[in-house]
Amino acid sequence: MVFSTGSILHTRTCHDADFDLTLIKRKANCDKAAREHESLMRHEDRDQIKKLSLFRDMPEAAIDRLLAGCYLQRFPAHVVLISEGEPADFLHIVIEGGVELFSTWRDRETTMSIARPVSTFILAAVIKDAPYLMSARTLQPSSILMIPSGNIRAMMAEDRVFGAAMVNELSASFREVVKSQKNVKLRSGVERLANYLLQLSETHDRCAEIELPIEKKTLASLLGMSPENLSRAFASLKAYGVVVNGGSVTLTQPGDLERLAKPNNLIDDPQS
Amino acid sequence: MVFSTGSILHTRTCHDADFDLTLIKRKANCDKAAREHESLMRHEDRDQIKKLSLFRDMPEAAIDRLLAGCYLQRFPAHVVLISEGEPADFLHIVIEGGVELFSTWRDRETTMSIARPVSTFILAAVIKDAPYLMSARTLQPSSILMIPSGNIRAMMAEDRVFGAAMVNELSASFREVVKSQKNVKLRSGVERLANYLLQLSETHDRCAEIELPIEKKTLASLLGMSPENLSRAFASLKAYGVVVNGGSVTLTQPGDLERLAKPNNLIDDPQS
DNA sequence: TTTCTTTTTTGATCAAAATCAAAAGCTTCG
DNA sequence: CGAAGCTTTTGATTTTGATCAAAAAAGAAA
Repeated sequence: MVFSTGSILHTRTCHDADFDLTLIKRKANCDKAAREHESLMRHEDRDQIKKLSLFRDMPEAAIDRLLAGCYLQRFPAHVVLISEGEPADFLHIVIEGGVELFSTWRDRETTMSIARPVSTFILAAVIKDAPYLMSARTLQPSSILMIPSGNIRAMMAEDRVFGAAMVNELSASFREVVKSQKNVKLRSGVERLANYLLQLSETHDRCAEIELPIEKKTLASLLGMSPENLSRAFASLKAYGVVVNGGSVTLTQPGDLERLAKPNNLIDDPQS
Repeated sequence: MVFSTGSILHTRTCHDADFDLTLIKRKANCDKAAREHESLMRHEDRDQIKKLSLFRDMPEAAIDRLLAGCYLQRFPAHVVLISEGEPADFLHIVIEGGVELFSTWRDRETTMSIARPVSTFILAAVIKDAPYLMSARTLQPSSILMIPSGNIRAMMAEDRVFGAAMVNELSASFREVVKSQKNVKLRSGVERLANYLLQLSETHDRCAEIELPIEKKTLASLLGMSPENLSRAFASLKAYGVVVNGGSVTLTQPGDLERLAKPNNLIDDPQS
């Protein structure tokens, strides 16, 4: 017998959302035919969107065509936006808030990554016209821009600049996942946490109090461990000057922590 | 203290190659200026390469430009082709043989994936003009096509069809890594092995004797476990009809194995 | 063939991390 | 406020899987 207990590290119990996206999608599909070239969003939102790096270099007219039939929608927290296995109807872009990408298998669940403004997610599925490999849910109240997959594919065929932007976006996502996998396969839980904290503190001054941007439960899953284990990982980092106070963390001895964490650009640097 | 022993699962001791690539690269860079539009390969090879899906839809002339300054080179087994952290000088394509992509951190090493003919590797690094995130070494004597990164980037700017092919390739790679990460984060070692074996047997008739395409040591690292543990994983799959004989494996009760493995298209199917 | 080296297997032990259980903190909401 | 429902923490226990050691098996080289 291989397994007595069914379960393994860093998993979470699945739970469904209480918010129904079906209506929105149906609406999108109906409306699309009727008013192909009219975008369903306010003008100030449009202007903001045009500034995104994905669209920045495109001619105005092309952007308008791309945004035809789009939705910019506000969602409450904890809404499931997409479920893995579904066909990729829309490219999603987080405009505001935050989105958790997660996967499930049997009774287990794991966080794959967190999408923050402004970034696309599940672009690869849209381009390949393949089922989503991950599910997505909002972490907080969030604005999501949804562009019909057809628009994306049409634009790719048409506009070289847009194609180049896609290639860049895809390359970046690819490298991000590779780094994340290196992290999981090469490091222990404590090491992953140490590096995560150092990475977080990067943007602020070292030694300053930093706020965890996600719940510990989610962080545990993101780092590939159980919540209990994360709690203990924090405890064992106390010896390296990590002071936890609810959701805020202070690194009192960043040098020591760094000596333990041994951060590496080819794993931890979001740029490289 | 967090760690008494320095090490963790699925790692391998690093070892260097005895084969020097520096010469080849230097040669490539010198030659390039001199004979920009002449490709350094035999005509029969050229013809074979033009049939690759990446290049199939490109005009003949464009292919010739792309292949200018390329090398099609035979390498013995266990040669390190690229090392992580190096700048991405060449796009590599496995024409024959097999290449292991691996990563290291501290004294640990892990196999990230295996590239088989005909496929590119480290395309994202080439496009982003960023350092390689993984190292690569031949598993067997192999033919590798090396295209200068500049050619790729130039062609992308120029040819829309090529751009589209790149996007497809990148999307596919991205989805592959995502699946691989789901595999690692959601499954135990035994489950990963079970699914690997089922996947292998997919191409052949079930129940037929199949040959492991890589050494067990490498397989262990690919699946994210120690060699010892792989050995034991095989042993515990005996109860599910897995008969191992050196490098060949027979699944005598594929039904039972499948009930254990619970394969899932969104993890195991290379197509989806 | 014999020898040397590397891979694989097996056994014993240890460490990391999951699970189970329960208490302690937080939020939310009537 | 207080009850209900989370999340987080802490403790005890178990499991998975790594490590160490050494034997067996398989290749490679002399």
